[in-house]
Amino acid sequence: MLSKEKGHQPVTALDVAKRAGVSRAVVSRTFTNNGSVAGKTREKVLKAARELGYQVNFLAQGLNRQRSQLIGVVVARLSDPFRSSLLESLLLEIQQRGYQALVTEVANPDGLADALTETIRRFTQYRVSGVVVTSGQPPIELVNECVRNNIPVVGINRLMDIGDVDFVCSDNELGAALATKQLLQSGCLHLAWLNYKGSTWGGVQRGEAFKRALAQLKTAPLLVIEADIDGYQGGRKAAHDLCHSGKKVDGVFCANAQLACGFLDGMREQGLDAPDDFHLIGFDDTELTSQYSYQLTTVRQNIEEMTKRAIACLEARGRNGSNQQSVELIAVELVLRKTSPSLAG
Amino acid sequence: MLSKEKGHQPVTALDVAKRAGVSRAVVSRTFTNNGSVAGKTREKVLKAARELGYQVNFLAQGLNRQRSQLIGVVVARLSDPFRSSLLESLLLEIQQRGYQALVTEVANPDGLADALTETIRRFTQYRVSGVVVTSGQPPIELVNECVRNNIPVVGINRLMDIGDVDFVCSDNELGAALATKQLLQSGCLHLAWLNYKGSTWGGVQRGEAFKRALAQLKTAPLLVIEADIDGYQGGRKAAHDLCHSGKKVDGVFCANAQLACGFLDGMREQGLDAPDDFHLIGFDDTELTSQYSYQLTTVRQNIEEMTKRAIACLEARGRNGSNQQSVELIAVELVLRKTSPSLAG
DNA sequence: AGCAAAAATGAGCACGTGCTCACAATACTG
DNA sequence: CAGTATTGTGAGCACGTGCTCATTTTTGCT
Repeated sequence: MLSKEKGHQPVTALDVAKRAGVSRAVVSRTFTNNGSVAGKTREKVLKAARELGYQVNFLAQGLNRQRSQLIGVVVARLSDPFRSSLLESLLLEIQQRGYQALVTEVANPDGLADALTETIRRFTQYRVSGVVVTSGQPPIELVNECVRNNIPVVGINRLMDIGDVDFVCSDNELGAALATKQLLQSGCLHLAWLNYKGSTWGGVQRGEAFKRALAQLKTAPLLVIEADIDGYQGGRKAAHDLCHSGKKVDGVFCANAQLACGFLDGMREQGLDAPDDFHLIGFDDTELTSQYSYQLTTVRQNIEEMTKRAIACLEARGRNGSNQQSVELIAVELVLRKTSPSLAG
Repeated sequence: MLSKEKGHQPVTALDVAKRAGVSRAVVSRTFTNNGSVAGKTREKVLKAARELGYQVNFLAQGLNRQRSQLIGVVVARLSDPFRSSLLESLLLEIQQRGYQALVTEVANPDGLADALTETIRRFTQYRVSGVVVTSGQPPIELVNECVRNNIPVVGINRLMDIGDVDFVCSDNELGAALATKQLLQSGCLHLAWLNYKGSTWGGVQRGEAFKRALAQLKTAPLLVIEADIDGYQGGRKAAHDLCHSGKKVDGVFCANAQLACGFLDGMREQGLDAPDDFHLIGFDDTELTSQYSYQLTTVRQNIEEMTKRAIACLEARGRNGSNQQSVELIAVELVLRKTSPSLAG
């Protein structure tokens, strides 16, 4: 370690330049690969930088370029395993492309709009290169503010009916079709759709698609179950209510994995189980759904593909400036497990 | 919206100053609450700022102050529900204190040290106000680099044997004692400790404490089970292996929740279940463990308290400069559920 | 009113970088 | 070798803010 003992003053490009015997501009060029630097000189600079422990000050860089290498990410309810998996995948993709993730959780459901406003505002204050919204409905004016500042915004599983905002979404239509086909072909006659009150945009869309698919096949009317809250406990309670209502249901399609697991456990508490007493198909293929105690048949979303596309969207828009809105549908697949088993079985 | 249509040039403090008819210094003072500004003037400035949509440029602010309002967070394996809960809590605490979280996932277990080096280096490049390490063992030299740059570092459930680095940790000793007492008092005779190969620091410590507690009571020798991998599948496989080994075990203490759930399911696949055939106590009280299909008795970590303390540590060190290392032990509690029921029952 | 103390203000430097532009050095071409 | 094309280099501005310091205005007190 050649740095001074009390060296709490950070090493600057000028220090490197002095040590290498060149001008500061050369150091800048060396690290940005922008201008041209003679091979010999470059090596001298890199050597000096290494010895001094120099590292580019991203704040200064961002200030100068009017844009940082940060990407803002809006998340909510990370306790949901699907969302944490999504975030994990996003983080990896963001890092791999040389960015850094500025993550904000918007938890408070009451002041959600306010929290989101505050959040996105802070993103712009850091001059982020892009914003990924995985939850919540940002106020239109705020997104417009981003657009005005040339900050690309992309929504995942969350359409924002705003021009110039891209979005990447699982093919809910396909998912609903797969689930419908599976349930009907395995002989279910009384179908139900389970979602929770105030569901995400994606959940609502899946429900609509499910209803549409059934209507097209002129099947028996669909029972719509609406849990009071999201998550495991919501699903569990919905199962209890269903049992006590006396309604007959033998095939359930569910808006997400946690609801589905809760529903399954709730039914079990009432002495009913899948696939013997009813069939159940969930959405979001999390580790939970594949566990021995659940073995849920689910529609799997392709998380990796979604995150890749999302970041690619940001980069493309960052380069080209604002072109037209891009909407990418990512294919889903049905994973057959115990709660709605393969037809062969 | 009073801003110009093509207004992709951001509003600066100078613009606000001009509009309010004051100098730029006054604007700065108004927003930092630092110097003194007459009440009347302050209002003029705020009005002008509102009309122009002015917001402080954090990059410039950070550059000037040599410190940003960012806090770096290192996470790993977010798919583990305990870790995602921890991150969620951390995010909320960080935001509530007026900071922003710069999150990095260090996924690759091979080049973990390298990834971590890269990560922390980037943190310093953004002049973060602090670093929270929730996983991984950062290279000592790197942490020293942070210390040299006056960047406070705090580890959660992760002791770094480096001076000047604080750390906050669940009281593993207490947790192990509670588990031991519970298992013995409910009549278990053949105890086992379940962890995975290459476990986290916290996991190892829990095991040591467990062994120590048993040794102190001069109980029968302890069986140590080591799963090949972490998580649900690791626990499940360990259960299979245990059953086939023919060893007799009637009480298991487990390093984390996912291992425990996997172990339970693995035993069930072999026709054994808790609490009838054996007792099981896990660590980390996630939503998963409380679900109907598991109902695991677990040692609950106080996540909120841990995150609060961690951020408080960073702030304290940021103010006082480097004082001595602080080590905070957070109490845990035993949550009784089905797999090791209350003694009264 | 008169004077001292306190409060409010503005000019100007520093933070560390990227980038443009003019100049120096080298490489190519006939 | 002369002349042109290319590459390498350095000086200096701009990015937007916080903060120090001198200056001006206001307040408080006799």
